[in-house]
Order: sequence, then structure tokens, then C-alpha cells
Amino acid sequence: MPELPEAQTIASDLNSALQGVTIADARILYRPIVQNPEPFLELCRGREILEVKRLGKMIHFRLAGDCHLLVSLRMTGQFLLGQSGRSASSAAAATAATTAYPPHVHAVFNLASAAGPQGEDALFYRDARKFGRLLMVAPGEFAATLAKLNLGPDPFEIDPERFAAALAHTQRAVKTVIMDQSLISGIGNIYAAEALFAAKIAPARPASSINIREASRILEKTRAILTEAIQLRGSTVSNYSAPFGPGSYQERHLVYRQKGAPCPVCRATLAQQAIGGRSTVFCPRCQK
DNA sequence: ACGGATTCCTGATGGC
DNA sequence: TGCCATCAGGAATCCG
Repeated sequence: MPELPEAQTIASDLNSALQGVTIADARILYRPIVQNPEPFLELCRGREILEVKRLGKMIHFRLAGDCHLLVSLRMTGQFLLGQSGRSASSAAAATAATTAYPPHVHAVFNLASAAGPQGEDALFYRDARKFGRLLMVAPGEFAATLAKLNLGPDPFEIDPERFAAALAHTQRAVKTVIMDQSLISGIGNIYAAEALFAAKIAPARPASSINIREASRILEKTRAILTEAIQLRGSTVSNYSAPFGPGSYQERHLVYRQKGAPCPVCRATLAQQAIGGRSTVFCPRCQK
């Protein structure tokens, strides 16, 4: 599922392809993916894409005229560059009306000019499980929308003391807390498990029991893991792929989905436990 | 106000 | 091999 490294990769790929490109028009094929009642198509039609960046684990399209498109990919959301079919001959265009998009495409953005490395002129949003959400932000509304989203700073931005303080004031499991987007954004189930393993912290420990030294160790390991994952274009699980290809950090996972395997450090059998409703693998010997 | 439970979805997985 | 139940999971929403 796309977390910070995957979102960073997707945003970076999209920015390379789409910066300066204008959205000619758009289609929504499955309405529930649009989160708010703003007039989606009218707001993006004819807008130039100024920049695509990451916001926590969301993708942020900054459009001309102070319009913004925020996308939460959740588990299986993807962006694909492809062909709109508009440039086909009239006979082919008639066929194009019934031409199937790739499976599970729920939104199509037709581009005013070729954008991708193969001259793609469309951007598809695809999502097998339909959990992802598109949020269109009208001019003047961005600050209010951000406030409503209530996203905390990401692990590279957060002040270590603020991070320790966020942990100190709640009894919830430390893993649940580092996945709480309102406190620190960008960490999901994969990187939470990997970071806590690297920091040798038991994921079910009450966050309030984490001392300053341990908190800084968690943050340090989180940053190191995320940095390496970004370099490898993220972890390819749940069919994740970015526009310019998948990532390979899943090959470096030490605990995620490794229940029953020997701990790579001490050889004890890795255990699995549901924490905050999320399956969590950890080493019962190494992680205290 | 806090935190746990529920809900949304469907492809992948595992047991028999 | 095929079928069916279970699992996976981010975040909004509900509920005590």
C-alpha cells in the first residue's frame, strides 16, 4: 500500500511527466472516489498542472489558478499514463467510445499535449479496491482544506521533541501512534513494522512508556528506512506501481509479512499480533 | 475528548 | 483442481 516512499516516487514520476501540461478535460467513471461535492470536472478542465508533490502519503497536484487536487491512494490506488484515444481516426474514434480503459480505472484526465515518455496524452486513476479518494480543492480553499485534513509533519520535518511529546501523551500502542497521520504523516503499516523492528521497540508498548532516547531512536530509524525505500522507489506489495515502474524495497523488508520466519537478528520466530486492527509482525526477543 | 470498533471494497490466499 | 471463507488494510465515521 502506498506510504511515504511510494507516494514520493509516484509524485516525482508524475511531476516529471506532467509539470506544465494542461488538463483538457476529465471523466469520473466511479463517482464515490470523489470525496467532496465540489464541481470536479469544471474545476480541473483547462488547468495547467504546475507541480505534483507528496503531502504525507497523499499526492498533491497543484493546478493553475489556485486549484488543487489531493489524492489519497489508500491501498491499491495507482496513476497510469496512457492514451486517451482522441487522436485516433474517426472510425477508430467511434470504437474508442466503447474502448475499455485498463481494468479498475475510475477517473481519466485527458491531457492537452503529449506528456509521458511514449507520448501518452491521458492520466488514469486506477484502484482495484476503490478505497482511494480524490479531493478537488477550489481556489481560496486550500488552507481550509489542509486544516481539515489535519496532517501532522512528516518524519523528515517533525521536530524530535514534538515527536517524543506526541508519544508521551497517549496510552495507545506506539505502533498505532506512529501511524496516526494527525501526529506524524506518511507512515503506514509496512514502515511502522520495519521501523519498530530496527529500533528494537515492541509495537504494542503504550506510547507513553517510550522515553526520549527511545523516541529519538524510532525517529532516526524511521528516517533511515524511508530514505532507503525512496531510493529503491518504494515497496512493491498489493500491486503497487508508480508511473515509471515499481519499487524493490520489499526485498529489504525484515519483518513485514514475515510471520513465522526466523528473526534476521536473533533467529527467534517472528510473531504476529493485531494492533489497532492491523496485523503486526515483530520479534518477541529483540523488540522490548 | 479519547480511543476502540465498524465500514468500505475486491484480489489474493489458504484450507479442505 | 475447485470452491469458499478469510484476510489485507487507510481513514472516515460511529459509538461508548
